[in-house]
Amino acid sequence: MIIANQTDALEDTRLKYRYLDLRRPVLQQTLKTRATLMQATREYLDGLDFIELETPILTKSTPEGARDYLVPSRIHPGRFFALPQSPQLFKQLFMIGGMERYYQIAKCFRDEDLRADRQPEFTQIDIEASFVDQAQVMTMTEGLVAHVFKQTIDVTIPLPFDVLTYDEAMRRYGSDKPDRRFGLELLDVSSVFASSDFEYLRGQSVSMLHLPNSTLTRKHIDALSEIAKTYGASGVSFMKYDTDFTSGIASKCSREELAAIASLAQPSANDLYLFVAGDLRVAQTALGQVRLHLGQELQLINDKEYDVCWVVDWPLFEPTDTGVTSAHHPFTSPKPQTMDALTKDAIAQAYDVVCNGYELGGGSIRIHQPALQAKVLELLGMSKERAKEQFGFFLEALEYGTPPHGGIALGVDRFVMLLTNTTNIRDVIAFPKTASAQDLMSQAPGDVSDAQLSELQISRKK
RNA sequence: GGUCCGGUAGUGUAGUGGUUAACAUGCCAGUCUGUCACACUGGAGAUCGCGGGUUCAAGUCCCGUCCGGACCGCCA
Repeated sequence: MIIANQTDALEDTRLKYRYLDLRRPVLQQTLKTRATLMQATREYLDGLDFIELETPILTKSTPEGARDYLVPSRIHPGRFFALPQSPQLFKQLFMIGGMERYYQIAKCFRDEDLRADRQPEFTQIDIEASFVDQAQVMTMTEGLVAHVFKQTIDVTIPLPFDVLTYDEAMRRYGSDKPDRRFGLELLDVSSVFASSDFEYLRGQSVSMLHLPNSTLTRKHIDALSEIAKTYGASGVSFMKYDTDFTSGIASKCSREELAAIASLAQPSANDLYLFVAGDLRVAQTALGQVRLHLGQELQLINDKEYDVCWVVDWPLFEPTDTGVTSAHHPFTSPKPQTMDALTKDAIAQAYDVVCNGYELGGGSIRIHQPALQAKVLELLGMSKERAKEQFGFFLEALEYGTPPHGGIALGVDRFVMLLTNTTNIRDVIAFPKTASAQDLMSQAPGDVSDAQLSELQISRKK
């Protein structure tokens, strides 16, 4: 096996002989950057009098969210520990326990399907503080992120970060983690077609992309349509402009509608207009993905640039088939305005920090009043009994005088990906797992003996 | 759970349904040698991921399955 810096070896060969792959200078450098990130994090947070505290790895299965990795208890047959999806409840308990400024570089575990930027075990910079509001957490985080960029790759990130609301991010970029390194922003043209004669657009949410001086062919547009369909849209419609709007859906639109489009996005020769219609979030997301694809294809992205921003004012809940679920987690506080008359449209005191189209981290101000917590759980449709069974210890703790508190968690792996300019999370983890959550080197997960299972009083199915 | 791309000597790849599966690199042997990415000659090395099927004939087409990768669902 060749230990060249650049390798064209197949992923499975590299992963099987990971210790050889690690000899490649590029991977060595990446792991050093990772170490520097951790060191810079401790340096910054220690300097702000945060205390590095540990939380258990063998813990209790959490009520919702991702699937847990379970660990059977030998001493209590039939009962299981769960590996933490995050230290969420424990860090809040630190606040109740009077450890007013906590941080931890924490391993988290989620038994869900993988992606290019997702592993079953990953690392978070987990932070929580008492007597803070959203603005204070954001300012502290900005300082941390800027410090890490400076210490690791000597890049200066301008402060403070831009702030977008969730609605704005979705409207302008069709994403809750917008890549703002290039323009090509979406425009909401729903109002133009509110009472259109064109049935396809009438009354729909319509999102539009204006491509000046475009050379895209019909074949290109069809490919973009396929992308949009992946995200649940019916497809991408288009019209062109030379001296007037032509082709595509132009003939289906009235003069007034075309004039309205022209006033929103000044046309000139060879311009292309793309449209996705449908449910608001579907139309935005689908065209947002088309935008990202075009950004890459048309090489509009400067990969030396780092754009960091906040996305705030997230919905507290999101609808499900049966009711609502937490958009963030059930301990997230609503904004004060929506607190008294809490409805399913409430806005959360939640914030995500986004860099170059990646969710670098997210956090929230937590609920510290037992009554409000009870109300949120009620809206989530969780019975008192179930809540008590799942995390009664936490609800009880809230009763003992809980300071207002909030925090954030930053993804270490994604952070290193950004710092080292890779799109593959396996490149930033020393011993990663494959897309099917296996370790090709150690062959984990492996079989265990009947004797081991018997000791745990576990039997195999079938 | 679904969609798509890939799996061929140790490694990385090529390979219109048709003779003995090709190339690079690595390995072995020899020749040469002021080498330093040596050069030259020769050699070994492939159940074409696995199992079925279609066909006179399958690396190639079809179905299933396993593995790697990307994506959708999922990931509070």
